[in-house]
Amino acid sequence: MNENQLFKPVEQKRVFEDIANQIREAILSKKLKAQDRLPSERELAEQFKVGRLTIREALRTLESKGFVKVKKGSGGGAFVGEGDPGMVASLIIDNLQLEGLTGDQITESRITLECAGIRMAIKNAGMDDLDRVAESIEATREILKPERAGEILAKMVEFHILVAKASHNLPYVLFVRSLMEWGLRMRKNWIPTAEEQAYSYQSHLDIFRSISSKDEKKAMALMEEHIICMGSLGPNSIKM
Amino acid sequence: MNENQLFKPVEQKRVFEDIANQIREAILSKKLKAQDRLPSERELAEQFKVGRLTIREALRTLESKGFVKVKKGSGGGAFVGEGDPGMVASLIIDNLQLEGLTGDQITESRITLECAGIRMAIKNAGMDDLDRVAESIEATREILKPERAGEILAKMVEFHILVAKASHNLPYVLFVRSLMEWGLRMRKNWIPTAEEQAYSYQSHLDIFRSISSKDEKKAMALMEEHIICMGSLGPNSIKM
DNA sequence: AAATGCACTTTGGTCATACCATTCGAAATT
DNA sequence: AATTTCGAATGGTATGACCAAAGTGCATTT
Repeated sequence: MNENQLFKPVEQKRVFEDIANQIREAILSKKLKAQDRLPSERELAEQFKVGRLTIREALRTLESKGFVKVKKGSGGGAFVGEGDPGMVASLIIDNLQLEGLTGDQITESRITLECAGIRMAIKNAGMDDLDRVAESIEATREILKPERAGEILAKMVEFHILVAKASHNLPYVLFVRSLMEWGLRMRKNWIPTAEEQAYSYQSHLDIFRSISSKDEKKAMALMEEHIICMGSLGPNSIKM
Repeated sequence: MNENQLFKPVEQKRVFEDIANQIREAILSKKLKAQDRLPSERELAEQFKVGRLTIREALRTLESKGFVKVKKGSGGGAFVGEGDPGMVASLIIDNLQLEGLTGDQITESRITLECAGIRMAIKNAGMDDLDRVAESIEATREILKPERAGEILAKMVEFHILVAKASHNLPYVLFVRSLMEWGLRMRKNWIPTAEEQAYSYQSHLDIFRSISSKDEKKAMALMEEHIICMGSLGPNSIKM
């Protein structure tokens, strides 16, 4: 690392970056709250003394990172966002893929995180959190029919996310969500067999019961086995 | 969730989004490799049959997400990126902050992840990985002087990231990196006392030795204590 | 021959203007 | 009062122009 360099390269800032940063800081420091509406592009252009295009480029970068949402028409404009976990999860996977992510790494980190996360879930979950998991599992049973097989994958993912949410730990939820995002991409159009569906359902149910009864060891063991097993199913088993 | 809807709202796509997605897909599917140069904005405008401005907006979103890097001047243009973990880590924290992240949640997820990660580190680390950690710790000792206190924070963070890298698990490294990013932000301009520095140094050394000798339990226990202790130090201890 | 300096070309950065499409709300109509 | 209509606000796109930076190569100087 070169933090000891005497000279650092001059940062050639672009105007729209500066504007984007000003707005970003205002949002992060809560000077602008969620749902607040920014002035229109034309007004911002006047205020910042730049062209409208420059404002647009700043808003584009902010929008793409979830800081604002842009709406058209009268009463439209840029509105301060509240974060977009889905977008971040997607971006996480995109970037990891650029770095050379493999399916094995996903499975390994899922085991590491989700097993460890069970401890947080058991510690922090309220009745409502567990209820939501139970409901989701119940809803999954309704779907265990050949003609609704297309919906099963989303439900499988939902279980893991709901368990993560039971931890009430935002970073952890986001991480799990991004790991699940990978599975969703790899298995697009994948229709699990009846056996695979039955296994997944039963496995989720067992894990849930262990968590409910606060049997940490058992829940972790079940989760590990479940992730390993699912990791070898479907298109996922083919390494990237 | 409403995946059962009969009709979905017509997706009002913006042209630049479509273009950005086409390029994004090309990059993710490796049709465009890292370092490849895209045609100039003017050429792209011709190819896509749109105005140059539209191309620019597409490139802006791609650039802000790390898919491309843009250089000026002759021989410049948009070049395919290789991912930007630093940017992603920063974005992760930004978004979590928008969702209402607290310092306690960071400490909790750090304990959960970094302790569990020790297992991966012990399992996957090669000699070179351990050497890098040892070097970093050694370099930290050189800095344990009042006049170089400003550099100490970066070194403290480096230790945790190097241990994470020893796991050879890309998602995990990124997650740890983002959690450390939070600490860096909260403690900007924080100068630890001599005692705090000494504690941190000794603590890192102990953890490293436990990992080297593959003493999983001890390493995890030390890491947990270390994270808790550090969590109560500096500006970090003030909740957000 | 090597180093310097200068002009030229390419390419992104910014501005200004114009026009379109959408959206919302107020006015007009029934 | 409900509905329809229309207009103003606002983002989306296109054109054209000019500036600034960065590389290239040639000419000049040493």
